[in-house]
Amino acid sequence: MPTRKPTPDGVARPRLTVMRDVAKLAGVSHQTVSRVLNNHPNVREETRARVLDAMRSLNYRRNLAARTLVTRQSDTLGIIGFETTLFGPASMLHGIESAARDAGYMVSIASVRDLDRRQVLEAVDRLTQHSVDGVIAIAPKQSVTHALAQAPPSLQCVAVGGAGESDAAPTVSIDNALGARLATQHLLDLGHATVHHAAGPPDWPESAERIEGWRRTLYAAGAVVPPVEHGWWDAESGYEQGHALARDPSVTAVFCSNDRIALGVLRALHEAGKRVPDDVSVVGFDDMPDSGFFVPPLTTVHQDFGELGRRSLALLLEHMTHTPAAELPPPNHVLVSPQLVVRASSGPARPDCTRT
Amino acid sequence: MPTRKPTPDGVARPRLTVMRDVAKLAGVSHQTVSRVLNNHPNVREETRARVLDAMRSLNYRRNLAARTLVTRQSDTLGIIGFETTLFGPASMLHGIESAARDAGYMVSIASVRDLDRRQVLEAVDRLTQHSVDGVIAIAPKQSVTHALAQAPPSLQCVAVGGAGESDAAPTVSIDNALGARLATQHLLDLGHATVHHAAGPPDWPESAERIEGWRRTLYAAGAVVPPVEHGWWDAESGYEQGHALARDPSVTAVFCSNDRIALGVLRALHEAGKRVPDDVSVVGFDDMPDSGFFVPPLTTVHQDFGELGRRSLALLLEHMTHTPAAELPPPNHVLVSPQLVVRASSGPARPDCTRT
DNA sequence: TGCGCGCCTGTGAACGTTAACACGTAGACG
DNA sequence: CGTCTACGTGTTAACGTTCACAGGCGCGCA
Repeated sequence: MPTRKPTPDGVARPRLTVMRDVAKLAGVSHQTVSRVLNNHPNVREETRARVLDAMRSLNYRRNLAARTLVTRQSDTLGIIGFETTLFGPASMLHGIESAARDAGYMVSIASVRDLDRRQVLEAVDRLTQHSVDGVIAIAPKQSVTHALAQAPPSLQCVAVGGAGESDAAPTVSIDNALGARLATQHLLDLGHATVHHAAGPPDWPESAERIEGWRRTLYAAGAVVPPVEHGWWDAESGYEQGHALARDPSVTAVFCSNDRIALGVLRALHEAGKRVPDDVSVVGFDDMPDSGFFVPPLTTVHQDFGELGRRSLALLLEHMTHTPAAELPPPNHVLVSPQLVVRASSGPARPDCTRT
Repeated sequence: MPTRKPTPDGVARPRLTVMRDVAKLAGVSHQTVSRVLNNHPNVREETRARVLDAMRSLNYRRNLAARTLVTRQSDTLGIIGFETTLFGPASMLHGIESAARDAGYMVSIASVRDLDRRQVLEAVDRLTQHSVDGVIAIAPKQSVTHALAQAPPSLQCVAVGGAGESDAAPTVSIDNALGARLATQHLLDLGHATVHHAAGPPDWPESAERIEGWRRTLYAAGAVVPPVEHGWWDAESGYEQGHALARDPSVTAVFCSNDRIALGVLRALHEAGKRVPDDVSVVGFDDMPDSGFFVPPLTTVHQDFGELGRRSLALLLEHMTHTPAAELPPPNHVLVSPQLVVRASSGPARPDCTRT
């Protein structure tokens, strides 16, 4: 009697308990079970209790595939990831996931190896087939945001962690310009004549915005704007840029586009015999977990990746539930403010180098 | 005619194209479309082409929810994660995800805040409701593996990255004992009388296994086994342990349970005026992305987290497709070998400290 | 010629859920 | 006392796919 179908090959699939079983045990119809499950108001309290009991005693689990089939929503969100192995993206992913769980959503990930339009659209496609209700792209480059704009309009997308201010999709990002300004101004305030910059890759908006913020701050202070070298986001790149900087005696302060670059710069300066912060001050960006234990502990701009993730989820949810009829539409761009964390790698300029 | 249902409220859902539409356009039955989609052999070449054309011109996407409902498999794998913000777990996650994609699977994540049995089982439950075909747990502690054993037997689970050799579930892990031996022996070979150890948390198998490997190696070499201090996995903990080690003049070599601890130890030694490697040699574990740019560049034990992820996926797939009838069952435990990477933080012992 | 056996295709019935509608009862209100 | 509405519940029909089975057609072989 438990198996309804004799399955000709003899290997019976382990018939799982469904609504009808619960209904039979509770002495109601399957629809009532459904109502209990979906917290429909019109169910007598006593009936509800009986159904709940039956569910418990049968260890019933609702089949979400069936539910998705008919409701066309899966309570699942998709995440498009890139380089999720790095601290920043990994933290955002985690922030999104944990906020999603609290909101009752499951999270599926689809990473891409490169950020070109084709791969991003492919990822969107994979997620669509799994009928996700919305998508968050951890999208450091603008190509992603543009690709997102080509997604089917029925699918809400949000980009997090790259450039702000794109009209292609709602975005959540750090105020990179502000961060750069905090770092640069901090060094100027310490009396440095100017601040050099060890930049990240030129085609990443995060890098570009930090350069712009740094440049503007110097300009506003009437300081010379030194030329910029570009590199990748890692310590090796910082090491190379650091060598060049160490050779130039006029360099007394360096703002690095992230903490890993700063680590490389610190090592290059150390090898060149320059003391930090006595000879040269160094400031990073990100506040990675252990940057407080570099030699010396790194002054840096803290960004809260987890918060970024949570905010992007909140924004996505707002856009998903927003109906044209509602009064005020959710914002299209959210900017999160970073904070300066002063530690030991930045200090006052030597008297002979102070700007006039 | 496109909308079949006039939807009384006037808001017509955007009827999406389904198999029947494709079938009609191609002049076949929906079942034939299904066959084409599933690469069934018995379809005439010309028919297949016609169906494919129709699918393209209608921009057809198969509805996976419906497919899951009837086949009871979702082509989705579940991942239970913990602290996925750290480099190791993040890399494993990425390794799993990218291998899963190549194998045609989607990946859903369910992280837990703590590793107790209840939360892990809750995560399994969430994944089960979304009818995942299998589960990989990034499971550094044994409680996870035990919890996994309580999952419904129809659900294949694999644990990765913690202790090897648990009978509760198949596991994939690094040979921590071997790694510890490589590090310790390397230092002994450099002439150090003995090797001190800055350990991780005592209740993590990874930490315990490294201690054991280190202890065994010292014992085999007839060296004194110094007492162990425990800490957490971060640089702060290494910094604290490093202070104590710096005070003890007999310390000439330190093996750290991971690179972050090593970073803290390096800073503590630096502040105490000890030179590395001239006065004290330091070896880490993990080979994090930038450990080659610490001051000095860190000698460490490299573990390939991505490989760990890929192997765990492969093992899961083997266990999932394995039928009792098949000749040899897949292995229950896979051990991946780490490798020693010698850089500048380890060097020969000072003559007066060489062991006799 | 007749029979069997491959190939290719179509028809109907699942899968487990929610949506739409219908029905019966009880209280409110004219 | 009739009608209207709200509530609680059951019945039936989707949702879009795959599975099981039934044919038709062509070919080889007795």
